[in-house]
Amino acid sequence: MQSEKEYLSQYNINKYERPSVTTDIAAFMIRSEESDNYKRDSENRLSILLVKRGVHPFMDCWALPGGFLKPNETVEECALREITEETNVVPVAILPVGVFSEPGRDPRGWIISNAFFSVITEESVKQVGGDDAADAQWFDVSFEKDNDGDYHLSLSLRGNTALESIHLDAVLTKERTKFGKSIFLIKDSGGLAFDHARIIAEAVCLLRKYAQDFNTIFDFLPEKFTLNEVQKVQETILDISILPANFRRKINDYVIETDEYTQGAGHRPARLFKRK
Amino acid sequence: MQSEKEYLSQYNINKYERPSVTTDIAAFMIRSEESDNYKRDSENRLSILLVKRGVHPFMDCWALPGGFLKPNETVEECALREITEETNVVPVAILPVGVFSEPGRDPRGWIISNAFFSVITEESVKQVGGDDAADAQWFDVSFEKDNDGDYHLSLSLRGNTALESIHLDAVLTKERTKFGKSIFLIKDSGGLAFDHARIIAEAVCLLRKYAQDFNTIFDFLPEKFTLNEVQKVQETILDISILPANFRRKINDYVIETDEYTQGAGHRPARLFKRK
DNA sequence: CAAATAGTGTCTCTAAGACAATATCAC
DNA sequence: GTGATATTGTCTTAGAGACACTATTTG
Repeated sequence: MQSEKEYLSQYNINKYERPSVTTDIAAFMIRSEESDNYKRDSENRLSILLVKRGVHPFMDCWALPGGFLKPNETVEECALREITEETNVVPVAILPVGVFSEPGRDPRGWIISNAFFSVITEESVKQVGGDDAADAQWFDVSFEKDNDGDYHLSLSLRGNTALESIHLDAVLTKERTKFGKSIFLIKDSGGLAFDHARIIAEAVCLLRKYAQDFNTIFDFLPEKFTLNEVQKVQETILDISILPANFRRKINDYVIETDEYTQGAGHRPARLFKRK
Repeated sequence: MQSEKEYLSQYNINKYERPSVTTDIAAFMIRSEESDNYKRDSENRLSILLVKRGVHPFMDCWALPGGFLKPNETVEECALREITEETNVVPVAILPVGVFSEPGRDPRGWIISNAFFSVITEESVKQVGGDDAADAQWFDVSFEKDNDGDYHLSLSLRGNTALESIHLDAVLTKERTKFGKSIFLIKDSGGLAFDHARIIAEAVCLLRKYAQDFNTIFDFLPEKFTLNEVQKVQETILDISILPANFRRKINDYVIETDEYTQGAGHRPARLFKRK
């Protein structure tokens, strides 16, 4: 009879075929757009980070940031490493989206991906200062169901003097698997690499689910914020409209008031709050 | 400049080190225990399938069923394959629990596990007929928080003439990671193999979350059921008590009544319902 | 008849949505 | 003052929990 020690010393891990394992990260940020009216508050947009692939396969296509899992790190650490390498920003939250392992999802071979979504504050991105590398850009996100039951994922990059506008429009359907879970299938990838349209769709759904609770919302905001800012973020993510009076009542138990107020907004100053 | 085709034909997937990938399945079943009083309905227990390991490492320890991912299958298919091999039963639901990739979690080397939980009906297990192999057994599950903030996972196998009683008691703590997710850490594995105490803890939490909605509850029941049966299952999983009148009101929209009734129960017959 | 579950009706409490009204700033 | 957001209060409605009451079966 072999002892455990003997067994392990002789164990050959190369006995079985192994897949490559990657992580992909859907990094979300709320971007505020300046308004033309000095009195009106800025509008918010939900945006996601995409990188333009410089190598085969899917060269020149836009994709989620990500990379291969290294020994001696967890998949969470790998996701954190990849997103930090890409943005120089340490995200506030990293949460799992799921595992994507369909054979054939990557033309290079047997590669399964662990997808995460992460939340990054606009504040932190501004501090780092946009490295103007055109290969990593924040795209505005819209994700809606149409009347036929199809889901439309639209990612758009607003052009400026240095950059053309880019619009990626993917179409997906929701299908119920035999075993209790619904998944998205890609009808049109919209030019996104691999199965990333699907991963983004799942990530947006999950973000919306999380954003119904306040913990995830606060992660998009700086330490001190007005209640209207929180409300705007939730409305942006969930694509809904809430009456301010009711929102205040709901959030009241989750925040602590400070003695500070906003200034120079063209209307009554608002008290700043901290998360509880 | 290389074309994508040329690139892929030269791509060497062995360039990077790769982990072995496994799935582990927390298979849950609601087991009804006969009562001594002919008038009283049977009590339910939440139970989970464990297998006794016949090989190193953790030989003779109890573990979740599972196995290595094969090429050309998804992790979900792998989980389904493993649980069906073990029980001869096709589960009604298979849902993801998470990825466990801490370095050192498996003494054989770099092995990451995709954990799932599955729901199996007692009906289907009875039909297959218990293969009396003592190496796969359904353990009753209890999972509770104590006053110190520790979590106690107790798995027990009721002994019978052929089998001794077995009690596995694991202790865990819940820790908030930096990035918005809470995880369980094992203080005492209770004799369970690998990090399976942790996987089971996460799976039970997730099952309880799902069981607040009725879809998962119905998966534990046969096609036709009484409302009291549904209530008992939910009470068993969530470890709560609900007033029958209120439960009926809540579930009313999720079921369709049939014209059939129970018989011989020692009390008023109950109408059978189907899920909507 | 006793004991158990089946099933109905109603009261209360809470949380959320709708809406009205007042407050305060920059221009 | 005007137009915007800030802030408070109240009415209504939907859903959950508590509880009382009736119905029906088997030993």
